Amino acid sequence: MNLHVRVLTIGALAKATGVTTPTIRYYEEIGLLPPAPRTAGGQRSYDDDDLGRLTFIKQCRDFGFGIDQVRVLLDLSISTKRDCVETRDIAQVHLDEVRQKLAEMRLLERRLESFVTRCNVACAGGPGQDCVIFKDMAAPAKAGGCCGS
Amino acid sequence: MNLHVRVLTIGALAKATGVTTPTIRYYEEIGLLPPAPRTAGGQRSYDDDDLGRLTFIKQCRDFGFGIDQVRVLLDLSISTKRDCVETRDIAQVHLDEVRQKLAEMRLLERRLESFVTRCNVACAGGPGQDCVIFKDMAAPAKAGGCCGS
DNA sequence: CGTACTCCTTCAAGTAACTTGAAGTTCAAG
DNA sequence: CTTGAACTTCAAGTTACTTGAAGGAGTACG
Repeated sequence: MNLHVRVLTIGALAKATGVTTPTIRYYEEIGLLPPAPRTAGGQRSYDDDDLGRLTFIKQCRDFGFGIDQVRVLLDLSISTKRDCVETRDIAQVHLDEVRQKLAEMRLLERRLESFVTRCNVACAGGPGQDCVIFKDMAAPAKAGGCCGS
Repeated sequence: MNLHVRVLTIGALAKATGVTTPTIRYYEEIGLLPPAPRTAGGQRSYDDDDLGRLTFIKQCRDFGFGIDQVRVLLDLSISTKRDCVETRDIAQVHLDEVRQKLAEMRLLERRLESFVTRCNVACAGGPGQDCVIFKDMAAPAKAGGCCGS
């Protein structure tokens, strides 16, 4: 449909993708993006290909993939014999990691919750003269109370 | 009960607390731990106070508090007018952040899950000639398919 | 006393993934 | 032609450590 190529400044590309301009330059520096051609004045100029590539990168980052994983995914996306199974495997590994992290965070949430609750029960309303949280925390046992007896 | 003061090397302190020796030196460098007294030969030596302090730090870190928060908590723990309410507030803010993060991760998990599932449904068993994941990912819409039509 | 071995020392640099700041240039508008 | 936003580069800061190199201290054994 659209035969003419849109040209974007780095700022426009940033707005279009949600990636900040310093981050775009950073991506160029580490080779995630090819060196951008420059205008007469030396400013970077981008086209729709760059828009697509950076959007892809952004999506991957939002999925929580690390830069190196994004590199692999980008290669896969460019390869002529692109392998969806390999992509799936990368995502599966990442999903496993996310679930692991999620479990840890759930545990952490419960621990913090009980911490705060105990603080409220024992000390709400003013400074706790008898707060033993610090002694509790300095003991090697499982972390626990805040202001208990 | 025990009147004599145990003296610990940095390695023994590390083992007792679960904090690595380079990390202990790092904590000293950034002022979380006071400069340790040295033996004649120049090696650091620690006592039970250090053990308590470092254990406290470790517990806080395991709770996910940042170094600067640990600094505040340490100050509170030393202050004569220690304020349990302030401690509670710090923990409450942190808990809110953890819950926020947790919500994001749950969403991420669901998205990744559907990603992997779609890959399996459409492409399991070999390279996907028609895999459109990459075009999907390069489109600015909500991230989505892997190998669907 | 020597030697072997582990543990200790410092200092510098590396990690992830950017962000921030300084000082200066280019572009579009009025 | 001047203003001001957006662009340029380069260096350093961020978080919380980890890793590596080169060498000294402490302890056990013979």
